[in-house]
Amino acid sequence: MQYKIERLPNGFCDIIVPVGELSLEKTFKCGQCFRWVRLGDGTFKGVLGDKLVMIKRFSDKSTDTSDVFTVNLDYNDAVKFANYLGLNDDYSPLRDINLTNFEKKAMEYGKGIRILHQDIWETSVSFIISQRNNIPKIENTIYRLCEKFGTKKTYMIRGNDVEYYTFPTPEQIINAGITGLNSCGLGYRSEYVYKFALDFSMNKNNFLKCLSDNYDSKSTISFLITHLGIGPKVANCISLFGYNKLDAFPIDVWIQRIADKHYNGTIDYQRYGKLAGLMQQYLFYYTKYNEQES
DNA sequence: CACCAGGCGACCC
DNA sequence: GGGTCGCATGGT
Repeated sequence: MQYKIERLPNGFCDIIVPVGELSLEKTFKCGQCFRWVRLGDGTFKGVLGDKLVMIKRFSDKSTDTSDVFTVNLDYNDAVKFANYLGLNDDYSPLRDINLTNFEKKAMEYGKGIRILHQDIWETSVSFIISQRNNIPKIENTIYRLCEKFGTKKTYMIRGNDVEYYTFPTPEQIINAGITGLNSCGLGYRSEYVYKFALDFSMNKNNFLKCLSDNYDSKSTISFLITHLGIGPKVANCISLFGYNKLDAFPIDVWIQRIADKHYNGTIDYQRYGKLAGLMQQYLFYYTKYNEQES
């Protein structure tokens, strides 16, 4: 996608994107991430690494051809953040595929969703926790996890210190122990997360190497699935939202409902090619948030 | 108050 | 290989 990053006098940056290609609301609230919060004025606040990130679309800067987002990052970090937002990924091949009316409607409804390039450790833990939970519960559980075992930081806004918490490292999870994880409401997933932290910290290179394009979604999923608490669905989510394997296709209860209603029980997602995971998000978002179609 | 949630592991045949 | 069943917890 064509986009631009421009420095502002105050040290922050504008990210300028073709109109409609980036929706903060859809991207951050479609269930792929759990820590972005929408503030009253439309700003989205998140924590990436040890930084507090705030981004907002400014309608007075935007035109009929481009949307302008201001982010509280310097140029180098804004470049990385644009990649986090998936702005370097080309979604146009999905439009070349022969889609059904239902698929076209879902794609139109979800326009502006970007598949994020999230941290693999945070994504793995988040989706281990996600199983058999609803999204508000996942968000609350992860918030408690960060508050109790992450690192407290402060960020100054207009003279006031705002507190925030980093996502706990594997070491911080190990120190928390099963008891500490239980106190955050993880339930039976505490053991999964604890053992995953041990394995991740000891074999970090095995996880990192899956980020390479030499490792496709299939080999990444088959590696992830060997870990306790990671089954096919969670492995597909981690691959899609953390490892940037855009052809991964998580099948959860919502997707299965769509399959039963519109596809005679199974979705032939190979048909969507290398962007199957993006189509999955369109289908998920459309049926979950558009009550007309649920 | 039941019901259920971006499923998985253990166990069965 | 495929089909059940229990599971901690809290949001709705």
